[in-house]
Amino acid sequence: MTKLSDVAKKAGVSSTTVSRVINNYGSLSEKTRAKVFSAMKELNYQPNSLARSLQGKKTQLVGVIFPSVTNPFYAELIEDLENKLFGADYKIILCNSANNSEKERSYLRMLQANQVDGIIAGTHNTNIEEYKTLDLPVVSFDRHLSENIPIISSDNYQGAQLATKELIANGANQIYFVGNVNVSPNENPTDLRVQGFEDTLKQHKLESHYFSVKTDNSVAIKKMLIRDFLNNHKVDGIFASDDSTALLIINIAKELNIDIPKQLRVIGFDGTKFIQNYFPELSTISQPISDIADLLISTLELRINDKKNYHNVTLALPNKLIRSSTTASI
Amino acid sequence: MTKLSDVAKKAGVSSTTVSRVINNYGSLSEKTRAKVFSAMKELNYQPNSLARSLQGKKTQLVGVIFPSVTNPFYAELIEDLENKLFGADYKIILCNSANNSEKERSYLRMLQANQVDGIIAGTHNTNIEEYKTLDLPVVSFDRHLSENIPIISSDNYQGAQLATKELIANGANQIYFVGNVNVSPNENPTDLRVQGFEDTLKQHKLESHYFSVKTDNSVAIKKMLIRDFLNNHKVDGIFASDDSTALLIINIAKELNIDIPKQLRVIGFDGTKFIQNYFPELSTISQPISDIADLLISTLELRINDKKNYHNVTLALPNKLIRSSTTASI
DNA sequence: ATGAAAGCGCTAACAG
DNA sequence: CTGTTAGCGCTTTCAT
Repeated sequence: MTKLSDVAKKAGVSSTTVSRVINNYGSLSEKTRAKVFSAMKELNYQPNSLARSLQGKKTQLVGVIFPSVTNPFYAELIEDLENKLFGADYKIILCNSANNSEKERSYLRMLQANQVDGIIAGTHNTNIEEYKTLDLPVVSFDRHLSENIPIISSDNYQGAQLATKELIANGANQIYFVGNVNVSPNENPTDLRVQGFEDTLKQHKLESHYFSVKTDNSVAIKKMLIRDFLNNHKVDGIFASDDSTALLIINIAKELNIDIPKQLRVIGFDGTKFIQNYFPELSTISQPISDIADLLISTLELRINDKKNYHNVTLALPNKLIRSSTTASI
Repeated sequence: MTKLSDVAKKAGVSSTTVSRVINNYGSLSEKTRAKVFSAMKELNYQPNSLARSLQGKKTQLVGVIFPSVTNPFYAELIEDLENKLFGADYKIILCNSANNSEKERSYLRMLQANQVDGIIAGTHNTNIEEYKTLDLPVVSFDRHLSENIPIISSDNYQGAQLATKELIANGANQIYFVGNVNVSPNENPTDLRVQGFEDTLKQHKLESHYFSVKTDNSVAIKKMLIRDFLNNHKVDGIFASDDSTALLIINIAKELNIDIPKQLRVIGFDGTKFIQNYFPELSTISQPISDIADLLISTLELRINDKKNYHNVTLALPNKLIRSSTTASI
């Protein structure tokens, strides 16, 4: 690996000078600047990031922690984050927490050890105390991590209102919330989906029903639970906590010869490009992924550049209804 | 950030000693070892990876370059890689090349600058000369990158045979290959899909037809092209170059009231868990993602640990047919 | 069994 | 405008 001093030697100047042209500071004559540049080209020189960071420069590394990358919603959010962070000259260390607290803790330690400039976390694991003591800028997506960690999310309450109203408007009145029903409400923004659902039904003098399918159940188990549910419950409208669950419900309804939307209306939540492209019949609530990514990054950069200024935000971006055939009027 | 010398001071020993217990080498008395450990606990000490790597230790960082993370196949491969690399104490720097050669080059430079131990690349961009001069262990998925870079892939030829036979066996005889038809064949393993398709049809005395839908077309354009294609061609069997394309074909066939599989049999390629879970009707060729990940990693580790030993492999793992309703016999 | 000192590749005062 | 020097946090000879 060729190093700075090699360039210096070749250019016939001191290391300092080379460093100056790399970092473009201080005053240099055009002549030396040119000499150094050509020496760099010739040796195909790449500054060693490790060394630069060691004496104080930022690493331009950001830890990105999400439960998984195979869920299309996270995938699209991560892809957008990657794109935008690349533009801002950051690299991503990808951490899948995978519903595994121990793994998440381990990643947190590792990110510290690697001197990342900051962390974007959208984890599901709860009670990771480490976030409270972490001496690093952190921004959270959709979760309460610790007192002084800002939370960015879509407006789950408003989204749930949109979804529930859509079901009601199209004639449903035995309406279930199916999916991740949280036991400890009001801990996370996502619990607001349940709240918005319940309030909207109440306003329409309808009863709210719940059927719990945990996120960490395997798909086989989920399918079984849903099959059992559809077979044994009087239900004509379902607000699924996410699009994946909605897809499962629709598949099984088809299997059971339940007509959608005549007998059963279904609406999901997330509204990824993927769903819109490959499953356009699904009505859903679309989260503003690009805005979320923008906000996560700008909030993080604020913290990175000004560690004192802890204006402790909780920001919720509005969702949009995507109306399609699974909630069409009969 | 507490540092090694802080621990040393607190434990009443020299930095050298602390370094010894961290790296577990040389001879230490049980007593000092204990003292140091408790000092580390007390100060919640995290060694600085940057500093360690600077004098020669590995960074335990691997660059992972794929076109995107929103394609379920790449997502599942990346997730598997992430899991396994985590187990081997590596962290991932995620690079989406996004059909953008300039971005890929930039990432390559950056990965060098960050002293990653190695790179796993599954790119689509061609003619990145940088791979040829890169002084870093690289392993490729499914692409020819440079003479001395090993290629791991599934057996595209055998997979295409399986798919084509399945179409024929179920009565198709106007059979098209739809999707990414490469212009410069035999450059990449994926071109073997076309070869396997053609050879199999020839063996059955059938003509092979092609309809090209480029990977980098937008979904809207793809849909339009496919709609046009289905409307204007006599076709009763399609081997789609990947499952996403297959899904699009199925959606549009439905729209056009073409009965699948009665009038048209469709088979895809990739066979992700995602497809199996959420679109179980699709017949497809399933690539052994877990084996691919294992092989990518073990091959990379071989190169990392023994830079001389360049046994220049090209390994193709067998695919499996997943038979489902889109190719069912009438 | 432990420590002193040099150095990894780079940057940042401080001189001149 | 340019160079000398010290030092970032850690590891590693070489002593003792």
